Amino acid sequence: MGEAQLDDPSQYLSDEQVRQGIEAMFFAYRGFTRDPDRILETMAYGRAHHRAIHFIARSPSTTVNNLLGILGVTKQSLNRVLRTLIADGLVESRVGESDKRERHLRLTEEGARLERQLSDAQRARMREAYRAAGPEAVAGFRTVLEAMMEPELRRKYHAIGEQDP
Amino acid sequence: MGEAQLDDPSQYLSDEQVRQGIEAMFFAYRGFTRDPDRILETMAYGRAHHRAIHFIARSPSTTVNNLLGILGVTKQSLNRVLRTLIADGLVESRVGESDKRERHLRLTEEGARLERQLSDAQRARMREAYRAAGPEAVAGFRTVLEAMMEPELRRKYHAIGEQDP
DNA sequence: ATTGGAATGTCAACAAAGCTGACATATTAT
DNA sequence: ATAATATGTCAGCTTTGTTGACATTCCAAT
Repeated sequence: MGEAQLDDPSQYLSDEQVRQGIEAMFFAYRGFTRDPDRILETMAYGRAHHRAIHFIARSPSTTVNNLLGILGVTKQSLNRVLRTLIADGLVESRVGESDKRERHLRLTEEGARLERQLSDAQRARMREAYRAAGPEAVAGFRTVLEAMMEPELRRKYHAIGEQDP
Repeated sequence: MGEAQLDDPSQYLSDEQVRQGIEAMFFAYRGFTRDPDRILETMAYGRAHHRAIHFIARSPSTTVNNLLGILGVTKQSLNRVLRTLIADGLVESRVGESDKRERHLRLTEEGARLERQLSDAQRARMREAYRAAGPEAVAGFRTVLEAMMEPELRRKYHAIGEQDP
């Protein structure tokens, strides 16, 4: 059985242990998205809208191009999402001042309301998991996640985290 | 800035810290799926095929119903994937012995070959992240992921991990 | 001043992968 | 016998991703 492997830290790089980590990632990600998904399915929005709203909230006045880099989708795909959010009055798009080709995005009051609703739900589960696991486990959690990222995304992740929080 | 929060473990449940964990999950998941996705896009398969192949490999002779519970999709969706995998000779479906309504699934030699290719790629990144983070971080990583899961999925996760590894 | 390239938006067409609903067929359980 | 279960399949719809093509606007370099 796996007991010996689980308890022996020298075995933590074994195929079996790594495979269990892969499965943990898969199952945990379902929990991760579940609560916001629940809220979104009552409206005409999906996970893609949530992601856009999240990162606009996080980096107000971000440009479309910047958002494209963070989300990793095509501009056509993002544009479809932004179009509905703008049409529904959740997101505001302003022509750039220095560079007028750019569009700067920010949430409206209504957009910020939905953002809070979604992120409150998502944070609640996350916080409960953090609380149950304790600070040392959380530190390890973040260390491993960072190590899993593509270097380019790791840079973006850090850049976002270092904004006036 | 966030320095104080980052260094102060008593703040690890703050909105900002939890939010950073959420973003870490998002960015890390992209790294998590990237390597297998790369391989799959050269064939006519996608992530859904990978998931099916993974869990069939992991629980040989599993039934369709069991797989449905693990993957959390509808039988129509899973069936579409299984149909192509069976037609292409990667998965074998056998009528159950005790209960002839059930279909038991297993990988063929060719299916096992693809499974190895995919999971080797995925494990390589995961193992490198584990190695860089160290055993204590990995333990914390797994603890937090488990705490994030829906209870029902956590049970399934444990059941899979406890099979003859 | 003109021109090349960048940033953005939009149209069309398509694919992957999820969903619901309805229905068929075995098979098992009551 | 009848009901419930496990599976498969058809049809149609949704979300979210993809390409490719093309227009507009604007900056920057020649």
